[in-house]
Amino acid sequence: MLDLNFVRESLDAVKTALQNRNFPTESLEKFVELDAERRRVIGESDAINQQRNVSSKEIGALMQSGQKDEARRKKAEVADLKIKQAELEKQRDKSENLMRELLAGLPNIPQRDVPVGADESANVEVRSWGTLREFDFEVQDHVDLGESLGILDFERATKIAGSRFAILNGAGAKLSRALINFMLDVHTTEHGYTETLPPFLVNRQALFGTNQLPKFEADLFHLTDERGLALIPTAEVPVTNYHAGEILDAADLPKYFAAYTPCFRSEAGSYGKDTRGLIRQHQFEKVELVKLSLPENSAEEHEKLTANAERILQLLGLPYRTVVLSTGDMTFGATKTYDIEVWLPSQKTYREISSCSNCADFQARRMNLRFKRSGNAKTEFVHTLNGSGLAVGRTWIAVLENYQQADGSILIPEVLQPYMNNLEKIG
RNA sequence: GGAGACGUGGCUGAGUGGCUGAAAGCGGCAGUUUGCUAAAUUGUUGAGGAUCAAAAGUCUUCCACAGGUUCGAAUCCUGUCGUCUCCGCCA
Repeated sequence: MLDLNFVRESLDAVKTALQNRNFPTESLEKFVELDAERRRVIGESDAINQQRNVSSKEIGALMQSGQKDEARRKKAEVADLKIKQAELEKQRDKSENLMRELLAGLPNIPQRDVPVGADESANVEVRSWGTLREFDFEVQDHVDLGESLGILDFERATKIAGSRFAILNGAGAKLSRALINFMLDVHTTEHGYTETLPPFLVNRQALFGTNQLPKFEADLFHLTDERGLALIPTAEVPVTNYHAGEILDAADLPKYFAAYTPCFRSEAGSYGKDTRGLIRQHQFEKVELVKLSLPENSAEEHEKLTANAERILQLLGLPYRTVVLSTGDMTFGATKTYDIEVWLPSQKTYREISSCSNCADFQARRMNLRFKRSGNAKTEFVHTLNGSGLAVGRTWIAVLENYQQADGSILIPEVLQPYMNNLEKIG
């Protein structure tokens, strides 16, 4: 969520930013009107409140000194004020709710160095790593590889849960678990993250804090009971909200969290997209990185977080490239996003395996996550960052496809072997 | 699931209708003092909003949250959420 004063004072900058994000700007004019209205009403209402407070004190004094009639007259006065005030409060609630709705619906402002463009075609590659392997046989995709090895089963998953679910078996399940443990170990021992295992169900407030609500309701799986919980679409939700509503000590920042969780997405509106294989599932595994940072350090922390995610691919020997998303392709809450894309031989293309975003104070304002510097400084909003480190399912795909052999077996990357009872090969 | 207790500021904890944004202590910050550490001592110390060019000042809101009663509510009433204790059940 953007800052009210910022929007008020930098209307033109906000407008430009929205346009760059392909976002309609009409709501801004409405916003200005509502803002003026709101301030007028607050002023009037406060003045009445003051009168009420004064009168109430006088009534108390009159009662004590036994001036009953005078007290009764005052009471009637206050009753009138209350009626007037109730009207004003109603107006105030109305305009504040509308403003909050408008404000909560505005996306974040991209950083200056983000390429301006309408869609992903304007994304810019910032670096690539690794050498693409030359195959002297016909490559198979992960579906053919996994099914013939007996480690991947879509048919039975469909039987018990429906389409876009999968079952991993034997060495396939173990590979997934190995990837999770490997990623968590690297991030906690080499990159300084604290491992955390959060709830997989979250409430609406948490979902609002990390921007899933109100705009992306349809992407979630909701529980139908009266609690109104939803399955997490990413660990970003429970982990970033960890300190929501708190005022942290500046000395305790930055904080680094690494969390493994399953993730659940309804993928509404993506029918027909990536229907084959594990690329796009209703349930997938992910190790997520979350940082809480001082504002002045968030850009640097963003670079480091992205590098931390890339490090996993380097250790696994998987070729990738990193792109910075253009203004038109960025997600709602980000000021800047790097996508890391891994090479998939079967598709002869790079596919997203991690998305690392600096949300600046956008989420912190939504969840009221603040910090205070030493001395008598004012409270400020923390900057929040998140990125996959990495998406486990897609890493699983990349390992199968990049390490496949002519006979359909899979060589296991050396760093993973200790996590798989020193198994060197599947099949 | 059944029975009961309780939710006050960074923390502990007073406060049962007006003088309480809130005692006291701890912690934090600033100063004084003893050679350092430590101690002592004095002061200061919550978060929003409106007004203002800004600061100061002024006004206003907030004692889990949302409603209600009242001229007036942290204090009374209702609902919700959460915590604790006992019993039952359970991975």
